Amino acid sequence: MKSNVTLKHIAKAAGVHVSTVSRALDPNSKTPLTNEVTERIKQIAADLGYRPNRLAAGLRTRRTMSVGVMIPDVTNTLFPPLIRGIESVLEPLGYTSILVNSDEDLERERRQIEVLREHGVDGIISGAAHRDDPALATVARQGLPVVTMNRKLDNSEVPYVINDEDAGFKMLVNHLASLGHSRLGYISGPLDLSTGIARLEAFKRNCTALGIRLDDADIVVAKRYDESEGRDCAKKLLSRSLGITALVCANDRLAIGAYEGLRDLGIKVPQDISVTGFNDNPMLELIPPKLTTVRIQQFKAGAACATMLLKVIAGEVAGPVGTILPVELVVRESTAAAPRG
Amino acid sequence: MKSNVTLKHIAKAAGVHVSTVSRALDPNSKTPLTNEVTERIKQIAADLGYRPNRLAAGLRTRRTMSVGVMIPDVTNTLFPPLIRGIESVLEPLGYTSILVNSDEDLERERRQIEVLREHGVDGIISGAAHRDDPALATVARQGLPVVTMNRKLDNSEVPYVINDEDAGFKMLVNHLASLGHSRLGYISGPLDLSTGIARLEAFKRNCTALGIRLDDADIVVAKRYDESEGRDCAKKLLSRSLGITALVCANDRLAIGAYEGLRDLGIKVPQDISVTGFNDNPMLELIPPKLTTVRIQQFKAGAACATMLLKVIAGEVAGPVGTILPVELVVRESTAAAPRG
DNA sequence: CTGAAAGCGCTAACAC
DNA sequence: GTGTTAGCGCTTTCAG
Repeated sequence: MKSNVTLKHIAKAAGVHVSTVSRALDPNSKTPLTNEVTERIKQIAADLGYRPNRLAAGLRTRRTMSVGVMIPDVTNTLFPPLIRGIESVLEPLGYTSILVNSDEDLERERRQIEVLREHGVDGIISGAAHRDDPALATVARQGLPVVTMNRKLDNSEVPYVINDEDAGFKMLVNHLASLGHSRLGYISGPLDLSTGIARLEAFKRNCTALGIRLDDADIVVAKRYDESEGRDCAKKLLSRSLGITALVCANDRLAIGAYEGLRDLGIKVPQDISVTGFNDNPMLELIPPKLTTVRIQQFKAGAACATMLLKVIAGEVAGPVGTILPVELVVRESTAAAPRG
Repeated sequence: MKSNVTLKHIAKAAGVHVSTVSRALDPNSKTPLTNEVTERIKQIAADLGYRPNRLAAGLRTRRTMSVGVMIPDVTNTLFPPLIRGIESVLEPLGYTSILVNSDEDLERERRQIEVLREHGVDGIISGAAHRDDPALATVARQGLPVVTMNRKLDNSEVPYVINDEDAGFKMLVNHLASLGHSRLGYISGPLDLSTGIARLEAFKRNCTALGIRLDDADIVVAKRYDESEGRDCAKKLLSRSLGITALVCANDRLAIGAYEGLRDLGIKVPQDISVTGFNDNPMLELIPPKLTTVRIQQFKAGAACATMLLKVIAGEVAGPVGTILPVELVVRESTAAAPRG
């Protein structure tokens, strides 16, 4: 049924010992063999349709050539490009990815990490990290290579790859200011995520830098990065914070949800209010009015994480290492000159 | 570093033999133990933070508690819900999923299958099957449990879970006919996929049943199920097949692409022409004019596949078994009464 | 340069 | 009921 042919079979067919076959088939074997015998063995292996048993190899070497990829939810369009980015560097090297969804549930995440460990993954890439993430921090401390993607842990040595949120918000706020907006509202992401707090602070910092006034009432914090929260928060904000001419949202989904909330209130985008997002979801091109946003490099982020993880696995990375990927402002139709007071 | 604590450690701590520990921890062990000793061992195992090594277990039992999930491309929003559906039945049972993307490339698919086998997966769920799919057919014939999802193989024993395309097209064509459309155009999916051929035939059959005339010029076959093909095909079709008042597309992405092609030609949806899709992608609610389509049950399809795969693994399934999931017509804004000639 | 032998952690006959 | 033993397929010392 399964991959029947083992080293033993090849050994018998070649008239050599199993260990010789093992060495012949191992590209970076220490002990050199005669070219003649190496080639012959490879030939026989190919003829027999030999496939190595990674379980057996992993049992000995403690390397399974598999990594765990944890994300909040694969149905969120933010994540699949990250997955493909990871795959683009790992797959050519022979690694496979075990995909698990955390649903932003720390207990579920903990269980998933255990399962990944039972399967002996060589490392974990997590796009689901919370700022305070006991399970992830623990497993990293125990020596399993871990890298976080898109997010980072607070006060932690765990390497990460994130986006330049500050640069993004600088471009966003400058763009709005140049359109004459002087009162901005903000829908923040959840503050237990590094993106939530980082973007909120970046927003505030860049507003302050431009002398833009910010009341507490101008900021509302979403419980999740999703459309229904965006809608509710937009309504809440607009009902209590008059005078706002632009609504900055911590990500695209909140912004798209905000569209709906504003529509319910009879407020037109961008005539009455400008709206911005973050991430640049591909579907934005199809949804009117096309959203002005900050484009992050998802595929590249995934690839960078994978590269980083390989380094950690290889022991080439020491302390806390972070990569901050550049972002780009994408101006579309959802931002316009501030309406005259 | 890794899961240090093994059965041996527990055995020593408990003052029993390894095999006793193994039995105590195996929920469905044949040989009964004293409850007292079982409980004690479980307690010690928990205290020590024991995690079974699935590699070692798999090496013995030839069951790894992992399955391969192959799809064309995880960034295609059709697939993530299927993945979650699979996970919903497999994960509670302790299985993990190794996710691989085929990119509709049969050679890549072949390699991915090899990798999955090297990792000893207990079975494969493929959403990437082609009608003629040598690699998948071969591995299934060799005895590895395989189930196809959303698609099926031609002339094969491989079990599948698909959607009721014929029922879908019946509802679609009836709907259009009731709106007064008597000349329909069709953008077909690739004919090397079971969905491509099945939908084309379902379309033709249901047109014929209603006495709707069909010229060869009214049908164009897309090379891929994507927006750019939809756009190109719509343009091609409209330039050569005059008199069409409705454009039936083999899936939503083709339809959304067709929107663009029609816009380029100055043709308005649904005033000048009605357009329909298939699948019911969640984003359709956001893209105007909201597309009339057929809703398939993605999550359920994934779950059904997983359940089926488990049966195959358990040897409870004999010959070719197929599940056809019901679909539902979703009428939105892209279909309207046929314009008066 | 190749063979022999041990063992990764676990399970499953088979004894007792 | 529990211990003994063998071995899954592979890598890796250690001999020769």
